[in-house]
Amino acid sequence: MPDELVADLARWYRHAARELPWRRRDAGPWAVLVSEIMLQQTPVNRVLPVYAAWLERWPTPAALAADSAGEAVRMWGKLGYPRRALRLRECAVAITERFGGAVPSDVAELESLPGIGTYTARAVAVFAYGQRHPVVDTNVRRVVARAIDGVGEAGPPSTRRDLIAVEALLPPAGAPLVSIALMELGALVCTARAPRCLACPIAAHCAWLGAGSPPYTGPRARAQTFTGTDRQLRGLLLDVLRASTQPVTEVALKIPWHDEPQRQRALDSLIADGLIDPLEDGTFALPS
DNA sequence: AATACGTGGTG
DNA sequence: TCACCAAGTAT
Repeated sequence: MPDELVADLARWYRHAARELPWRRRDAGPWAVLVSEIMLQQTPVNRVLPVYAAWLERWPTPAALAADSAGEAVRMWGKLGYPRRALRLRECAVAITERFGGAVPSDVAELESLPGIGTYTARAVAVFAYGQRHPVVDTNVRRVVARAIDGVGEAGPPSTRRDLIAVEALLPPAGAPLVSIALMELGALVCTARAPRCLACPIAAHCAWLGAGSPPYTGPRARAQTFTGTDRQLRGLLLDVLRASTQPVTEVALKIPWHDEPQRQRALDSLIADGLIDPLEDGTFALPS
């Protein structure tokens, strides 16, 4: 049965897939790597413009490695999780120094790079180099949970178990197509909130649908708060730096906030992370 | 294993 | 309106 599921999935992908720049034939390993980092926890539509500008400015790892961390953070704009910008640049430095400027193709080598974990290492190895590895992101976990396991949600992730489950679905050849198709299905059809089961190419094989789409009964992650958190505050502080081409005074960073100790703590954490650089004259700048 | 880490769209 | 959600990683 999984064979037919995979065949129907692949057939669907060939006509339903979105045309995305990092899927183009001329998108090399560096472009794929940049896209994967930007897409971590970030919607495609928000990534598109930043991705284009980034690659135009830094078409190679060496080009990014030669520029400053601050420029990377500035170019990152409001994509979110700006530490990713720092790590992507560190990644470029490591690729330049350790791999002669070429993005490595080996999963273990990719995982050794800053900001690259289990998912991204395999995504690059598979999508940029055509290798056969399971690529498990939140979309794939959800699709497998429903179509194979017959449950409405994926539940808490178990990296090892998830990798093994997806590995079993991959054909001897054509693994990249199956992986990207699983992700695309999860993004467009088998969505978290309101899955479009009537339009699903593998509905006939779906264990969850076959069981009558039973509601999820397992454990759920605690909803993430945002308003009033350090996370929000850090974003507001960094926004001040991004908006200025010059270092800013300490006063400029005294943005309105109900909790002054928290504001100071947030600033300190940004400095500790290397996202903000305290200069000798008492002003603050994006890192050099 | 649980938690921190941005931002903005959406059902 | 307001939780939920989005191609995760590091600690």
